[in-house]
Amino acid sequence: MNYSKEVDKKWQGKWKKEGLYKYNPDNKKEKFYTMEMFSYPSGAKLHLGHWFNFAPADSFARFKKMQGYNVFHPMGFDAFGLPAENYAIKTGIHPEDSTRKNIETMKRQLEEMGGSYDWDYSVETCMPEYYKWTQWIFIQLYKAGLAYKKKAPVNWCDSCKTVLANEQVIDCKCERCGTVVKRKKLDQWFFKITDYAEELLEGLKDLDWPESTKKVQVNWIGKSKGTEIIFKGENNEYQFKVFTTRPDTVFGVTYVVLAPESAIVQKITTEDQKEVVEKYIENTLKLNEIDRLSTEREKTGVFTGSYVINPVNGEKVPVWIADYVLEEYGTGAVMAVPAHDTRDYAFAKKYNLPIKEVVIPKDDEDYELPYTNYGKLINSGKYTGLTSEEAKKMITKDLSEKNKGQETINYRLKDWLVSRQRYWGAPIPIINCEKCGTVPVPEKDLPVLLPYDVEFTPDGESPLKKSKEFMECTCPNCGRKATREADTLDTFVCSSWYELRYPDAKNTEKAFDRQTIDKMAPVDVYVGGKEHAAMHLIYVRFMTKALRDLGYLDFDEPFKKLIHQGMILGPDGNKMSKSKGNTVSPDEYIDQYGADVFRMYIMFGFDYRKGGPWDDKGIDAMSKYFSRIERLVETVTNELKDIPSNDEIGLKEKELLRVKNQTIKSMTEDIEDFRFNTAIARNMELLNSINTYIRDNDKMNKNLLIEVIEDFIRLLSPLAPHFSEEMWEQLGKAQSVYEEEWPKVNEAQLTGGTKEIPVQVNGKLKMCVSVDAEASPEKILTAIKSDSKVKELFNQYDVQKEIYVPGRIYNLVVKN
RNA sequence: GCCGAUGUGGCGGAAUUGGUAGACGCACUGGACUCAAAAUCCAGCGGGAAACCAUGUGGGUUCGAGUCCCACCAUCGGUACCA
Repeated sequence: MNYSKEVDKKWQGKWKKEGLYKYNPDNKKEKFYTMEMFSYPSGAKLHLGHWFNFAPADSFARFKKMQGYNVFHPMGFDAFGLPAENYAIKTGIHPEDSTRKNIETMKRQLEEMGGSYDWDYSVETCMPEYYKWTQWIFIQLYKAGLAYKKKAPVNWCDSCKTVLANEQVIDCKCERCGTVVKRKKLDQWFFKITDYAEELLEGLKDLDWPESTKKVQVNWIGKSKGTEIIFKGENNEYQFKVFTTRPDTVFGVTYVVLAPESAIVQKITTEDQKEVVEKYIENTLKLNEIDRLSTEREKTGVFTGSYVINPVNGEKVPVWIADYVLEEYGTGAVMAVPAHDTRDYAFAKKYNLPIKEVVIPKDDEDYELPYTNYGKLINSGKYTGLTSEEAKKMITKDLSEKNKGQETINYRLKDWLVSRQRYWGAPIPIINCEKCGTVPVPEKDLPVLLPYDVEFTPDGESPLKKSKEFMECTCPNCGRKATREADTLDTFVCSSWYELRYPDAKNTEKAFDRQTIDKMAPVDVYVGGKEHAAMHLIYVRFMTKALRDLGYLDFDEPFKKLIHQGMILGPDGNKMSKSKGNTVSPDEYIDQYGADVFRMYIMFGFDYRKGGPWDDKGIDAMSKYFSRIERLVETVTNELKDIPSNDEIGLKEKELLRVKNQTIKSMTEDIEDFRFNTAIARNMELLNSINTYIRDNDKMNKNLLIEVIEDFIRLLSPLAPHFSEEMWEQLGKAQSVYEEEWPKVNEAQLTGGTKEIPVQVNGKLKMCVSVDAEASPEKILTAIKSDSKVKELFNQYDVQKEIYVPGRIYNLVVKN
């Protein structure tokens, strides 16, 4: 085989020299904006996962370009984040240095992959030119009331004196020192994403996104309609609201439960219960949310010593606290109806609390407690006899008329916590002044630069707090001495608007120009992992809507179509990780086979949406496929050079043309839908047909053959860009194959010949009848029924019914 | 736990969306070429002698189910400070 890494180098050099992938915004062709989720430069090199995401997506972009679009296909780096900081703490290498180095390496490797990116349109989120505008966006949100500060819990390690990320907490302990992690409340910045909950939910309907991802978002937003009911203390000395989706069961309330961390707990706990309550709260703070919400774990709780009055019937019920109630969801308080809720039932049984039935099945069927379905009401005063549906409405209406409750829509979605007590991120552009409070940094003073020389080893303070030069400043309002906000922004903030920056990546005046972005947006196809279904993909939608409302752009959704690539696992079937020792590096394969063999192999060997365990058994075969193509090109350009062409179109020619057109049709549909494995299978079939044509033909139509081979290379070129250029050149072409048009289907040449119609008896295949493929369905039926073997079936069986799916299948229903 | 996926030959994977299960390829077997090997080319290739049996398991709907419904098992992703 001649194809190798050297061929890659040759063409990469030419492409660069000729500026083949330069994006021209003034091009009159229709725009097509496609991008992949940019990568985090944590390792020094591109790994297999990057290749699997980027190489096929790059082939897709090339395909769209050949189809005649003005393709915009940018690439960048999500460069801030925890791993670089942790790496620095471990090795002493500054995050900026390691990140810069990694980006350079990865950029080079993306070129070696054959990526058709224009690096003039690129973003690196850790560069001041970029994060200046991340900060600017923060300020716009702040001014609009969409960024605010409140106290919120973090994972805190007492021994390391630092905030821990969830992934640094193993079994409730710090991964570094093993100390049990506590929940500690700190002042934190939030974005008011909940203001957009309804629109984020509604907007999903019109998106060309995987249904599974839409479902994840629907559930993440978690809309539920219900009623807030006010419970007051015996003497009106305190009150709180509970949220319930089952107001019809309110007569069955036998106790209420508060989240242990709620402030009101301190107020209402009686003297003799104080000790147990305090102890219980302390234990709760050690648990994470997943454990707290687990329905598997045994429910626990303690009595506060206080009582509240049920507003519908005046009954006095005890107030408990339990860790399965979360402060952040709903009102942080629930009414417990043990007779009609599984969790409350188990809790009541355990602590000997009363159980009061208020709903029974509508049609008096047998039931067991807890009975959680809708039914009709009993023991419910004037509501007795109503159905659950009727009672829900009535009770809610009556409560709200007496100001004792109201109908509410509750969302599971929480506001987006954007503060990080870390170094390697964009500084939050806020100044804290004793007199003026929180003051945004004036836009002319942006960016707030992240200082290089900072002690970022953990010791209880945000790293930036330790930099005097950074912290000290004057208040832009009153001119007094003030201090800067020491926290940095969540990296998800950086990645929530990067698709807006790409088309205008070098703008020094604005984050992005409105006209430019309105023309380019939305992104036509966005490709990335489904692990981002809930967070990144909601944040970026929120940001688009917020910036729209602030008047900076004029569209509602950032990504029209979304594709998730699967994940390549280690050869052992587990997720690749250094600790498991099952990582596979693409580098050796590229050295040995060249980038295109590798690209083709990963596209052919896996379902793009599914991925799977790595296995290199078939890579030699792909290399052989390239050799077969080389031999074919060699044959037509040398051996057949002097043979005269027979320009007749006979049966064999018609068959070759049919296969060619079918290949064009299938490959076009397949690549459009990211089905690269079947696209390549069809490409292989065309090669087989071409070779068969040459083998079985001493009088071949050489002109036709060459035409077919040229289309074959065009079809291959987005998938194997370097190799196809080489073949194209050998066919005597001067211009890049990338400048060629994608072949079009000639409908007239698409059909012909015969096809097999399966004949079944009771759904079981008995035989096939060969018919003219172009005949009408009626004629085909006549042909089937006149077949002697089919006639025989009628003698053999007692035929009750015939089922004919026109042109597809013929089935006889018979009596046994 | 909750939410979302996935499960098809020895292997990677196809299947016109309810209509011939196993396209394309790997591995394997036989043959041609060769002194021989490699490469290449040709043929075969789910199981079974056949009737038939086969798409994680068990039910169901249907003339017909890999595809739809119910229950279960296994694996993977996310679960709000990994990105």
